[in-house]
Amino acid sequence: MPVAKPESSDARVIAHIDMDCFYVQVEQRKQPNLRGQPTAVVQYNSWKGGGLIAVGYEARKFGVKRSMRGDEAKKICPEIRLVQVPVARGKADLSVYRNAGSEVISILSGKGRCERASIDEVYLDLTEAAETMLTEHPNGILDLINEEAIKSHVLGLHLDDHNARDCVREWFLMNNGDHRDKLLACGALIVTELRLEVLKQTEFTCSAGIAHNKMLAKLTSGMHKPAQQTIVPFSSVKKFLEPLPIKKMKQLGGKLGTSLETELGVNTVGDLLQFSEESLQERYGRNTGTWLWNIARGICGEEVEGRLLPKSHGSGKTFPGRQALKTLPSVQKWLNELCEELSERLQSDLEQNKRIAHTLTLHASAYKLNDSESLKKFPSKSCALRYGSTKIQEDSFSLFHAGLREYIGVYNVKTKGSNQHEWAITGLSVSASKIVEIPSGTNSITKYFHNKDQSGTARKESDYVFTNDAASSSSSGHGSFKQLHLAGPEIAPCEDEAKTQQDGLYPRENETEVSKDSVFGTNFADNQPLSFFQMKEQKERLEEEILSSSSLGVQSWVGSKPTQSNMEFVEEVSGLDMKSGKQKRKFDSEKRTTPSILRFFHSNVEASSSSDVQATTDECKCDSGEDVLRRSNSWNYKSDEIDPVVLNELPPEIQAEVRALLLQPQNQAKTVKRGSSIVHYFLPKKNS
DNA sequence: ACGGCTGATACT
DNA sequence: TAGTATCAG
Repeated sequence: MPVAKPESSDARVIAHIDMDCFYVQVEQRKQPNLRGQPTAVVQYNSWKGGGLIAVGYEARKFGVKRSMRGDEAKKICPEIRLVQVPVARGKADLSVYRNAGSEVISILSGKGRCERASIDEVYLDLTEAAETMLTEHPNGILDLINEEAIKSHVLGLHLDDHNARDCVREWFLMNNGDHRDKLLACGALIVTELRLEVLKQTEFTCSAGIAHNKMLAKLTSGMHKPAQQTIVPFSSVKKFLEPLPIKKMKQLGGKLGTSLETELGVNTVGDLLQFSEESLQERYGRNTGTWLWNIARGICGEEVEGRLLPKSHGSGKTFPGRQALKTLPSVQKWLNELCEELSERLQSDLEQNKRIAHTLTLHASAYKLNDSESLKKFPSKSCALRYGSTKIQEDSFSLFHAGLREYIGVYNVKTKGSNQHEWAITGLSVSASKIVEIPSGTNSITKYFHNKDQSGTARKESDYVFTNDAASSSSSGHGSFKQLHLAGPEIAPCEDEAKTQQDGLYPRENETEVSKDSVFGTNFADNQPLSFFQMKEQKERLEEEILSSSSLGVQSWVGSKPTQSNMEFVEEVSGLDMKSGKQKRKFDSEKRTTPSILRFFHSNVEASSSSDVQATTDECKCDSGEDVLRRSNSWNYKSDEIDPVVLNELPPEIQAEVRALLLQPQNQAKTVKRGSSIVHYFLPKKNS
């Protein structure tokens, strides 16, 4: 799982910056009277005082630890102030901490490539800045060294006779004459400044490790906490690593580390040195083997990614013990809450960062009562992500259903009412991934036009059609179609479904090969109708199935069947004749009018497997972190301020959609990737 | 199955 | 690819 990569240069300057008990600091800033007091942040106060997720340093002195219960902490430290994590929609809501993390990143991203490693950790590549500093001060950096920098810890520095400060000062000035260490010294000065700046602007303290690679920086950022920094000179690496317990190494805290201990008798990093690269590869695979061999020697070529924003968003909750969810309505209720939070975060990512997520994934954990096979895991399911809280809710519930059906298995009995609770859900989470920036800048716009002119391929056309279908069918979001409100734990047996599927609505077995694709895009060759119908039928089937097998059905919305008016709406949007299922309109490049923004994305992002995508991503990478962030921050949702240059160059329909996209949560991009819609879970299986 | 919630990454 | 597993804090 770790990937070996050689060092690109042995003289990089990498810093790892780690906020000190971050959540606690956030709470203490909010409530200054907590400063200086033993404090911990706790979630779900109800049960045994809640679980601690962050502990301040004053409280640590009492032996209070993370993952303790609030009650335990109180025993050890009666004075402790427990602050609850904010709760929204019945679950812990970490947004205040995420936002505080962003504050920090925006400051840290100023001086070099910056990677958001987690909500409270950042890597910086300060190589260039350090080199610059060095060349600008050929006669030494004496005048740049301040009191704070002198407080740095330098690994391996002999603190023999005089006091530590003097030694450190000396080190800063001499560095044994080693160029690499001179660079580190400059890096350390920069980090000092950054940390002071963070403190000034946010009131948060942080600690840091400064070294030649990420591994060493990370390893040392926590050595002297809080509010201190540690430098790893090249010459001290070996002695530093040798006695280090193997499990302290990042990635070795789990099974792999255990395996090293028990199978190879490796307890310290030094113990690893005696194994040849080949022997490690033999046991752990090529990549991991080399990686292990390298890290034992302090070699880690991993680059600092220039990324200030998370790659995914998720919202989840566990339902331990008695709280396990045993009915579909309760699952749906909680899914709705989770989806609402997710949607909100997606929305603000869109507004603040102009990014769009493409994939929605549902994870659940469950157990079966009654069943031998209770070890089986609940499968994760994903589909194209459609924006809008309601849509995300609908889709995740469908995904859940798809997962549940699989989880329960074919043999399941359909005895209604009898085996009421066959399953129980102990955890639910929804997440959004594959997040891309909305293409902007003339380069990609130009490419869009370029693309549009040249590529009227059949494949693309079908993409468009599918897009229409998918978008409209579930345009129920506008209140038009349906939302399932279900009850009762039973799911009809798969056997049953398989039969009904042969009853005409679905392609027969020998046709299924075609059908999968046809569902996702009208087959142009023979102008075969379908997709929308199929999808609709499928959903109705699903609904009926569940309602009929459930103990109670709930309908809290208006109309479970399509009404006349939303039928028309769908027709209009989809270009399909609902009665015949046939295509009403031709989707040539002149006439298609619907999800233009989707085509835009497709042609600019997905369609181009090589050049276009690369071009746009590289564009972003070229920006310094600072630029990226500043740009994000300056985006302020008034549509007419949206990079007018860019917007005005877009085709009118796209302009309109982008504006709508950015302005109205309700009316958002209908982007569905071919073949990735939730519908495919409900299609007849290929071979049986 | 009370170590919750969130995120990244690599393998298949 | 979608889905799984591992790791981290």
